[in-house]
Formats: sequence, structure tokens, C-alpha cells
Amino acid sequence: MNTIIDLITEEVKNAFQNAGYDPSYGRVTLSNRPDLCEYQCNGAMAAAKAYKKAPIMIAKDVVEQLSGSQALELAEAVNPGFINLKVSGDFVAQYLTAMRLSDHLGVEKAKEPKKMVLDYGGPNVAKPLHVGHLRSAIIGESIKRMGRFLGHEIIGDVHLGDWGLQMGLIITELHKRQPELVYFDENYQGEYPEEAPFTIGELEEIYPAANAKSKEDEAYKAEALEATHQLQMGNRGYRALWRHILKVSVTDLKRNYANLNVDFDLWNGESDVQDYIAPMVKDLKDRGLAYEDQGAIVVDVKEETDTKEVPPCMILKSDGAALYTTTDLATIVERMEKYQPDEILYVVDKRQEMHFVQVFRCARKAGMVKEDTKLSFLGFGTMNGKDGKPFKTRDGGVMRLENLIREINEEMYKKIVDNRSIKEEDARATAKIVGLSAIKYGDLSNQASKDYIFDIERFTSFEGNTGPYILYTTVRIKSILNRYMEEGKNVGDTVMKAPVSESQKALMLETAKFNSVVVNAFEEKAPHKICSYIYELANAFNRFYHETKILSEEDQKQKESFIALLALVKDVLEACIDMLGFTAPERM
RNA sequence: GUGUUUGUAGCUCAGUUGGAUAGAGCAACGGCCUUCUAAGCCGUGGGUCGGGGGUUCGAAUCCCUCCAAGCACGCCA
Repeated sequence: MNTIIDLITEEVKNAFQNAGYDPSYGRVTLSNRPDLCEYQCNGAMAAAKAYKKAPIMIAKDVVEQLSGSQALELAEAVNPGFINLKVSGDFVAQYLTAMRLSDHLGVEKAKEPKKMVLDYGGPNVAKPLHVGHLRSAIIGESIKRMGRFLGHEIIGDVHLGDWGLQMGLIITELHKRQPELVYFDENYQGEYPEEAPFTIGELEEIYPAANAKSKEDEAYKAEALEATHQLQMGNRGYRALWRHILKVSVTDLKRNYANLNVDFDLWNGESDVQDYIAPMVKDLKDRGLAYEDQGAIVVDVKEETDTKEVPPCMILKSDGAALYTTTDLATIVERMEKYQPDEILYVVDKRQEMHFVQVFRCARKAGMVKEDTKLSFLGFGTMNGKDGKPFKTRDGGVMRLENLIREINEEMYKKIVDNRSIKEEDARATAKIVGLSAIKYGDLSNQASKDYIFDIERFTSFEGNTGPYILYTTVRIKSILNRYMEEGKNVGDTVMKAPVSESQKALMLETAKFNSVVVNAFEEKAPHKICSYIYELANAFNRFYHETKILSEEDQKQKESFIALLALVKDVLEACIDMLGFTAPERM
């Protein structure tokens, strides 16, 4: 379906043309003066120069052409040259009816679906998820869902950090603690045990311990570097151990991400591209792109238009080991080979921007991607505490994601029990659903690129622009629809009638924005636009709800029309929250 | 130092890509429940859009400059 604004623009463009002006001036926008009109066109003012004519004269000419329009209830020219527009009630009603009858709430699936690899999540194995991982997961998941809603093919890859010094550190520490383990016996030829010699809890303790030691003890660090090297070279025992680490971690990570309603198609990691690295480096060297500098292998990625120094992209360290950059480049090669995506999008902390600038330039320079393959970077800001500094636990440590979620759910539970009489287990279940909305909406309602303040109290509030408020509104609608159905009636595809009140028309116009909002939000990779939209929609509904008796409406046709509208609003809200990555409960 | 991002109400944030009187929420104050969830709705107060200059019919938005804060600047990821 065309957006409602396109339909009106079409009319206004024709009017410009019929009045003898260039139709391109007929662009219509949402009104910024809702007290005066619903839509507006400012094209007359832009056209004034070209035609050397007063803008108000042009506006009047255009308005005259619009007088016969079925869609418009009002078209007037206002000084200095605004064209103010209101659509007719029948027009909106028809539009919404079409929206209900369409199989996708009036959103067209992309005519040329794009294939996108979405790189988000980015956890490290053997380390617990902490709040720093939250944003990537939440934002990435939302973009994935928006893209899919629009019919694109999105491949989400968690891209594990599973192949670096951290693995060597763990192996070294394990060696110290349990030297008797068969993995460290160089002469061992048999099969290794299936059971890992550690639990996730132990693993999570081992890594930070090893990391701390390596910073104080040079010899220890050297051992870890050597273990890393051995692992990469294929040491049997180390590989077996590494597989254990991976398996134990991934099991735990999957559980954590499932709690966040975040789901990946691929559980690939840095280790998966090992076989791509050597040929890639050789190729870069053979073609003269990579050269040795201070012992390391680098590729120049400077460009003339740079306003600052862009350092060369380092491919191999002076000890010959691979780095972050290396695996990222190799991953691009792998993804192009396996999926031929139109775009690869990284959802990572904005502090990594320079790194990706280097990687992207190197990939392009080396022809690793096609000319029209987009490599893009969505950098998000830091999640801060109420003091404006990076979010920490009360005693200043890094907050584990699990604990954060538990805290939110607890807060939510208290609020639910305070306000409603409800069974313990139901309250717990509802708290979990609403708690997730609080976290996700709290994050996504901010522009991704900015830092934001994570305020548990504010996010879990049922008042204002919060997830719980959106869910509350949705549940209210569900409740009415359920009662209607209890009367033995179906919420069928009833034809919607023209609005009978200002608040109803406002609600209908808000609902009609859905398709344009989704398209725009995905284009700009801006989930916060979905948030502000549903906040407005929820407000519009609550105003309408307050002054309209729906179930006790005596005119049956009118009642059916209200119900049809409610059903549509509910579908739109649910489609939106699904794109944000959470769901609504039945009651709350 | 260089580059980059940000600066909007007491607090947290929007601002439809240059339009009319800069909007919400929280907090404060006042009103509305025998009637579909009051976790709601309606209203009041609150602003030199960091400062200054410029571009034009018109600037929170574009350009210049200054101020303040965050972040990044080759062998971590």
C-alpha cells in the first residue's frame, strides 16, 4: 500500500501541475501545527523564487485546483504561503480498512529484497555477559526484525570472540591448576573426554584470574602467548580444551540471549575464519598491498580527503599472530564467499569506529567485496548510570547482565503486586515480560548513537514514555476485544466508518502512519522512531478510549467500526513491539 | 596535540532533514472513577535551543568562531 502521505502528495502534485507549476513542489509533510491542519505543503514558498511570484498567490492557485478532491476535507492557503490540509473522514476510514484487509498491515514487502549479514552481539567466550553487551544485542535484534518485517533477508551472526589471547590465558591457568589433565600430556594419543573439566561458573572465575596474573607477571604472559600460538598451530590437547571452553560457554550464552528474546542465525566466531587468514595475507602481500613496517604486516588505508591521520591497517603483529582486524577482514572474505550479501552491518560500540573505517577501506582496496556491497557501521553510545558515568554495580564493579535482569524483574514484580491482586506465579511471569519491555524500550527509545542514562526506576515506571506504559495500553485493548468476543461475536474484517470524534480521527491518522514509520525507521536504522511512534499511538488511543464508550455503544454498526479500529491498533502495536523485540502479556 | 561526537525546561529525552507559537515524560500544583484496566485522562506553571557572528522571506536544524564535556588516535578486543 502507498503511504497516506504519498496519496495526498499525489493529489497536491497534480494540483501544482494543473495550476501550471512544477509538480515537484507538491511535497506534503505532516503538519507541525496540529491545531491548524493535519498535513501541509510548503512548496509554494519554495516555488516563489523560480516563478518570481508571491508565495501566497501560488498557494491560492494550487488550493483552487484541490477544491474538488474527495480525499481532502480542507485545503487552504495561509500567509506567507503555507498550504494547510485536512483529509476527509471517509478517506481515512477507507485507508484503514484497506490496511486491515492487507496481509501485512499495509506495509509492502521489499520489491528487491536485500540480503544483509548483521553482526551483533559480540560476546566473548568464557566471560559472562555484562551490561556492555546489552546494547548490541538489543539494537541489533531490533534492526534484524525491522528488516525482516520489510521482507529483507537478514542473517544475524553473534560473532563470538573465541580466538585470541584470552583462550591462551585460560589454557595457561588451567595448566597451572590441573597439570595432571590429559590435555597437557604431549604423548597422549587417545580420545579426549567428552565431559569438560570445568563448569561455566569455574570458567568465569578462571579468566579474570588469569588476566590479572598476566598483567603482573611477564613470564606468565609469555606462557599465555605461547599457549595461544600452540592453539592456533593445532596442538591437539589445546584444541580439545578449546572445544570444551566453547561448548560450555555457548550453552550459557544461548540461555542468556534467550532470556533477552534475542536469537542468532549463526553462532560463528573468530575461530571459524582461521583457514582464510593465511591465503588472505598471502594475497595481500603478493599484490603489493601489504608490506612490512616495524616488523608488522600492514596495509595503507589513508585517503586524500582525510581530515586526520588514518593509521595503516595492521594485518599481522610483529610476532606473526593475527589480530582483531585480521579476523574481521577474513570474516568479510568468508561472508562474501558463503552468502554474497548486499550489505554487512556491524552493531558495535561507537568507540570502535576507527577500527571499522580501517577494515572497510582495506576490504574495498583489496576487492574483498563487490563495488556495490555496502559495509556499514552502526556505533552505539555508552550505557551510563544516573551519575552520567559508565554503568556500574553499587560497589563499582561490572554489572552482570543476569543480575541486571533479575533486579529489573524484581522491581517489576513489586509494582505488579502492589497494584493488582494476582497469583504469585502469574505475577512472576508477567514481571518477566514487562521487565524485558522496560529494559529494551528504555534502551531503544534513545538514539542508538548517543550515550544514555540507564535509570531502572524510570524505565520500570508505568507512566510516561516507557515499555510498561505501551504494554499497559496494549493489554487494555486486548481486554476490550476479549470481552467483545465473550459476547459471542467475531472481530471480523468489519468495514470501518468515518470517525465520529476528533480523538477518533486523531487515532486513525496516527494508525495510518504505520507503514511510513517502519520504512523510515529501517532506512535510518533507528528503532527509536518506532518507539516514539507507538508512544504517540498509545497516547492517541488512551485519549480516544477515555471519551468513547465502546462496548456499550448501541448502534451496532458503529460498535463494529470501533472494534475494527481497536483490532487494527492492537495489531499495529504488537507488530511494533515485536520489531523492538518484546511481547505483551494477556493481563497486567 | 589532532580528529570526532555531543550540548534543547530542574531531571530524562524528542524535534518529521530549512517552516508557522521549540514538543513529550518525570518532578510540582489543580481537576476527573456506582460505567470497557485511574498502571488512565484533562489542565497550570517551567526555555537566551552552550555563547557570538553569518547565510535568507524564515535557523534548534546549514557555514564560521569561541566555550564545555565525552570518545578515538599501530602491535588489546
